[in-house]
Amino acid sequence: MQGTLPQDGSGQPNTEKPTRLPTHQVVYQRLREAVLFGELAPGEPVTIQGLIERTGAGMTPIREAIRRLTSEGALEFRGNRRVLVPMPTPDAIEELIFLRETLEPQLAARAAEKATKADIAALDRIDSALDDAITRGDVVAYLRQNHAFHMKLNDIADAPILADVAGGVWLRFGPAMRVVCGRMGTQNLPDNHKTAIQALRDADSKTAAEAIRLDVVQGMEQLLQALKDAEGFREAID
Amino acid sequence: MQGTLPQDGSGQPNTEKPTRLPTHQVVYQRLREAVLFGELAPGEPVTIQGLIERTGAGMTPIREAIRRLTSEGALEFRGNRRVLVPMPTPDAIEELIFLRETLEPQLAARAAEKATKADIAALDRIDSALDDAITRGDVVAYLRQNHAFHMKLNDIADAPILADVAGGVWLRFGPAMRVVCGRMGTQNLPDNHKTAIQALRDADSKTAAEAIRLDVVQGMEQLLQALKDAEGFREAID
DNA sequence: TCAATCAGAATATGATCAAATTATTTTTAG
DNA sequence: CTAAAAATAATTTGATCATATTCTGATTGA
Repeated sequence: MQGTLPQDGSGQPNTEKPTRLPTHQVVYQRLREAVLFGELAPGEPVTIQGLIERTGAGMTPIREAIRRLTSEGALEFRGNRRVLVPMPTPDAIEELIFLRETLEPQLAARAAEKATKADIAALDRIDSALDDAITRGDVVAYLRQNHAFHMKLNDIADAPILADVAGGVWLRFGPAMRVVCGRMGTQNLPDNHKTAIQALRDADSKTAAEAIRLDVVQGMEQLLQALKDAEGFREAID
Repeated sequence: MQGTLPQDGSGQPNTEKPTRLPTHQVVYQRLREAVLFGELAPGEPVTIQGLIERTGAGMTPIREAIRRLTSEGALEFRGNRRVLVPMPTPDAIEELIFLRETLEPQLAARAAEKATKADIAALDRIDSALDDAITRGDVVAYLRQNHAFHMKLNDIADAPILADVAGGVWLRFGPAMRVVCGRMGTQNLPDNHKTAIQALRDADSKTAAEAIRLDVVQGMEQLLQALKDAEGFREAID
């Protein structure tokens, strides 16, 4: 989250398509990741000026990125002119549980009908990296790989609107996830991914949906519990 | 959709709080309504330059408004440099049916537990205006009041995230709604609102949810059918 | 304690630069 | 000689930045 901007993150020499993506896209993706994986802590104020210094970008693209994120719920307009990363309340988490429990099993079921060998191989690869992260106790890597797994699964389902909405939900509980996992480490985290992958191999919608539902509910209930326990750090936000 | 900008839509002399809302907000709301109620037809290109002329606003606030709308799915990046109002495919409508059928009954159920007398009175008022619009055959007024009814109901439920997501869904099928209703008039439109209102009076969550579920499904199935019938105008978009 | 002034931050405009599409011209083939 | 295709020129649109203006919050003095 620093340094000069002009990189597209592909790592490749950027031949083939010299059309680099616009700055506002890059800033958007950076901010999005910063929110998702806890580079920006909940309650931390996000100022335009600060981002100008941090990214080296101009003012206009930054404003556009902030607008997008606020309209997706990743950032919040607080009071007069302050934008910050919101910390979800227990009530909000409860809403997010409902959304995830509804959307993601549905997407998993559809994915089971559409998944190709290549898709399944990709999921397998991600899940291995995820296991790695858990054994290493690397919280951020866990968050990234877990996110990647679910997004890939949603992508396979070939239901772009549902996947889009589901992705937006992750944006809202991401900050809380980071805080809680930072405290609890990578112990006791749910992993029903292997069941889900096998269900995809068998084209078994029912089982895939149930595996994901379990994964979602277990993870989110844990999150909710941790939040309710530690009402302490709420003062830091307000 | 023309004329000078500085109006906040309140119609009031704007005493009390001389802090007019920022231009980008106004532009956003205008564009949002234009998409929702068919002022902007599906397939119609939306250019920054065009909006500058139409609204008289500067470039920056317009860019911000467009970013917000695209990230909500109300506008779509098509090809290189064109932004337009997307016409949902039948597949997309099917996804939207799932979302509405899931979210709105849930919100109605919650609303039944929370509604005050004032809330119910407001819903009654909106529904009367809706009936008026139907008997007059005023398509745009029907769309506006129907939208207002469902949004008010969602608002009563006191579940801001769910309401937000549900509102986003409306943005995606709004354009199609306008086209179809423009062809069919206000005949045969579903209206289970009175059942829902009564259920709110009785604090009967089950009945409220089922009434809204019916309302949603009937309306959306009709929309889907009309779209499938008239695959004709798809050529106009692409 | 309240008001006035000042500093800092955000909003909004216009100018400038780059990219793309469209129109025009030129060349080539039938 | 005409028509079609390719190349180039011109207009249109989008992206970014620098700058001016407005608004908010704080601090200081009465």
